Formats: sequence, structure tokens, C-alpha cells
Amino acid sequence: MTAIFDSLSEPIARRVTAGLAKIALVLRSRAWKGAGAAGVTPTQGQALGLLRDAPDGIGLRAIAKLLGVTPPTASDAVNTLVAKGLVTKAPGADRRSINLVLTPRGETLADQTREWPSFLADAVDTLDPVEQAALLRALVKVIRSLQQAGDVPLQRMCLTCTFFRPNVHHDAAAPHHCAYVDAPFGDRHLRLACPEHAPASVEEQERAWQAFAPLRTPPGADAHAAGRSD
Amino acid sequence: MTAIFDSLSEPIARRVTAGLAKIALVLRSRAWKGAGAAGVTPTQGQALGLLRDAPDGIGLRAIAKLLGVTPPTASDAVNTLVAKGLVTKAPGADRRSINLVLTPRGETLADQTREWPSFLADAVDTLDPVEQAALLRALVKVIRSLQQAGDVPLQRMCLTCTFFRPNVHHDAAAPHHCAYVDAPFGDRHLRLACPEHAPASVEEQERAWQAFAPLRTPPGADAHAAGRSD
DNA sequence: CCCACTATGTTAGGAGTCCGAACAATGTTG
DNA sequence: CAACATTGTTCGGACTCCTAACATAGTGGG
Repeated sequence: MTAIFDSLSEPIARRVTAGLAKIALVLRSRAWKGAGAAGVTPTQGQALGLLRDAPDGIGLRAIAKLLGVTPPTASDAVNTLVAKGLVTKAPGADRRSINLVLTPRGETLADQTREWPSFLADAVDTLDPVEQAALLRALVKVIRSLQQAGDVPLQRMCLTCTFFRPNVHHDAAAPHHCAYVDAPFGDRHLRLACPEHAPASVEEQERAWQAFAPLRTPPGADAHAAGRSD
Repeated sequence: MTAIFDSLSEPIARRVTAGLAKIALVLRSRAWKGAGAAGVTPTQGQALGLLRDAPDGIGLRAIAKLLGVTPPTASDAVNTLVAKGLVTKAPGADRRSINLVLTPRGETLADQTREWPSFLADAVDTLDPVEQAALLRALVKVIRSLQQAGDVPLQRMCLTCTFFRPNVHHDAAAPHHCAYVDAPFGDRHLRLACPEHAPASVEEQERAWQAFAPLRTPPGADAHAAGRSD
């Protein structure tokens, strides 16, 4: 009955991708606007953010991988940050490797660059809580898929965490369980960058995925969901 | 009961934003990888894509706004494209304005750069159709919100189209109606860049939004949906 | 008609983002 | 110890961005 649209339109995955690309565009654009004010450029700001999450410091290689750029590019950005007095290069475990750590000023600035995408957070906040949870869940799944395909480095998210127990409770609001804090939680609490994350084995991950992935719709909603798909 | 997580975690809007930012990162990174092969850089590729959607050609100012950059930057990119023989500068209506049009080679290349984000489309395709629709719907709402805030130029999407009649049918799979093709459709068919888009007046948009925004969950699913929130 | 005023696009200069290629230096392994 | 792999750097070059300062072309009021 909606065959007209299914045949006329681009596939939904394309349109979703286009939407994500539009948002990506705005994020980049806004980052540049905020750049002048803070005295750091988008890439530099993102590097600061990464270092903020890694108090012990990390190597250049890791930064490059997380930023999605080549080592030379990361080296450029880091050197600029060092010149600006926001980061210091400490010797690493190896005598060839370096350990990047934020200076106090760097920490302050990192907290500011964190605020860059707040305009987007405001937009997300206008959504209904149910929609927010669905959006987060969908993003988590997409990112997992990207990770599986090797398009993205390993993320510290629940889905790959050894403490994650998906869909073990009957409470629809909080069906999952975190064995680290030993507490139940729901889709809306899913994390993408958990400090306590501990990588699960491949088998564990696969099991967690199987338990997490399917949509848990109660009998009443089932017909609806089925009718909506195509 | 899930108070622990609500107090320990960052707000959900932040985590969603972080997820979107991660995807934005990959998109940028992949665009650069594809750049070398195609002989054009990400910005140039995006410009080609914009021109592909505007067969009559558009001005430099418009390109700049759509790309989210300043006119000089757009001028740079366009000049490079002209030098590469992918775009021509035709005189515009004004004697000061120019009209950018793709050359045949430009069209061919534009179709190729379109494929850059297909890896992301693949990831989205792994989602359940119901989730895809929810994701698209959420993105549409977020983008509308960004548009309202002036963070994004006007998009050719259903929500701002004079032909859009949200939630006028009882069919849960296709509650909306497009007065242009005179056919019902559902969330999964929502468009972000419709060629037939005609801007609606502010009042029309507001009315459409009021009718579209609320979550329409059928009675059976209602308890579930409510229970799923926090 | 002419003087602001506005709009479109350009140039100039400078910092930064990216890449690939080629290097050093340090570990690792057969 | 000789390959080999790993970490980070330097180099050259194309492109991305910005702000500021210009041209030039339409517009409106006096």
C-alpha cells in the first residue's frame, strides 16, 4: 500500500545516512566557529578531549587511530598543542614511545571544548525520552556494526564490555544489568565511553549481542511493529 | 530504581551527541580515504553532490551556506573544481553572480562521491526496519530542531513542506499523507531532501509539527513504550 | 542623477589539516 | 646478529578554513 513510496524513494538506509551526514556537517562547521574563541582547532580540540578521558596519557599512535587520521597528521596536531603549552610529551614505557598528558591549562581548555557540541545536545533534548532512548539504542547498534566492519576502533561501550548482561530483567524500563556496579539499567543508560569498561571476549560479545539485538516488543505491540516494517 | 545510573551517567542527550560525533568522525575520515582515489577532497566532493541535486546550478553563496563554510572557502573549493574541469562558472542572472554547473565529467564523479558513505548505509541496514524508522524519525526531529535554532539552513524535508499531512490516516504503517503525489506514507518514508519540496508557511509548519511530534503508540504498545522510558 | 547601502564574489595572508614517502631509532624474533 | 616490526618524526604538497580588505554590481532615497 505504500509501495509507491518504497519504489520512488531512496532506500531508508540512504536517507538515514544522509541525515547523519548533515549532522556531521554541522558539527564540523560549529567546531570551526568555536575554534577561534578557544584558540584551538577542531582536531586539536578533539585530541584534548581524548586525553581528558585518558588520565594516564596515551601514545601518538593511539591518538591517531582514535582521531581517524594518519600518524603524521596526529603528530602535527600534538606538536601544535605542545607549542601552545596544553600538552606535554612524557617518555613512555618504551624509549621510542611517548606519553601525552594534559597540562593544567590543557585540562581547563579540554573541559571547554567539551561544550562545543552542546547545541546538538540541546536539539536532542527536545525529543521525547522514549525517542531519545530509541535513538541511543540505534546509534549503539550502528556503531557496533561499524566496529565489526573495522571502520572504527574499539569503543568502550556496554555491548563489548564483560560486565554487560543484556535483557536479564523483566522490568521493561531496566532490562539490562551491569555486573560492575551490580545494578539494572535500561536502553537510555547505555554508554559509549564507560570508564569502567573491560573488553569482553569475542564469544561473550557475540552472546551479549544475540541477547541485546532483538527488539523486545510485548505481544500487544507486535502486530504494530510487523505492520510498520516492509 | 535506576536512579544510580541517572545520577552517575552523563545526561542521555550528551551520550547521544557523543555517538553522533563519533559517526561524524568516521564520515570525515572515510571521505579523506576516498578522496585520493577520486581525485577530489571531501569538501569538493560534497560540493559536487550539492550541484548534482541542483541541475539548474546555484550561486557561490548558496554553496557556502549549504557546506557550512564561509564564501572564501567555498570560492577556493569551487575554483579547484573548475581547474579540474568538473564544474563551470556560467554567468548568473546578475552580472555579479555566477551560476555553477557540473560538467559531464563532474556529473560522473558526483555519482561516485555519492558512494562514499555507503559503508555507513551498510551499518544502518543491519538494523531492524522498525528501528530504522525510529532512527530516521528521530534524526528528522533533531534536524528540525537545529533548523529552528538557525544552526542549519532550510532543509527540503517533509516537516517543512506544504504538501505534508502528518497523522491523518489510521493505518499505523502509513499515517501520513503527501498531497503532492496524493498518497499515504509512514515514518520510514520521511524525506530529508525531496525534489518536490515546497516550503510551507510558518503557521503551516507549526501545525504540521504539532500533529507530527507526539509519539503515536497504539493502545497495546502504550504501556510498553511508557515503561521503556525512565 | 548621485550618494549611501547592500549583495555577490574575489584576493591576500596565515594557521592548520590532511596525505604519502622517506627516515631515524628502538624493540622483537628467528 | 640479521631481518623484521613498531613508534614517532620530517618533508613536500594540496587543500581547508578563517578574517580582513577589495572590487563590482544592483537598490533606494534625496
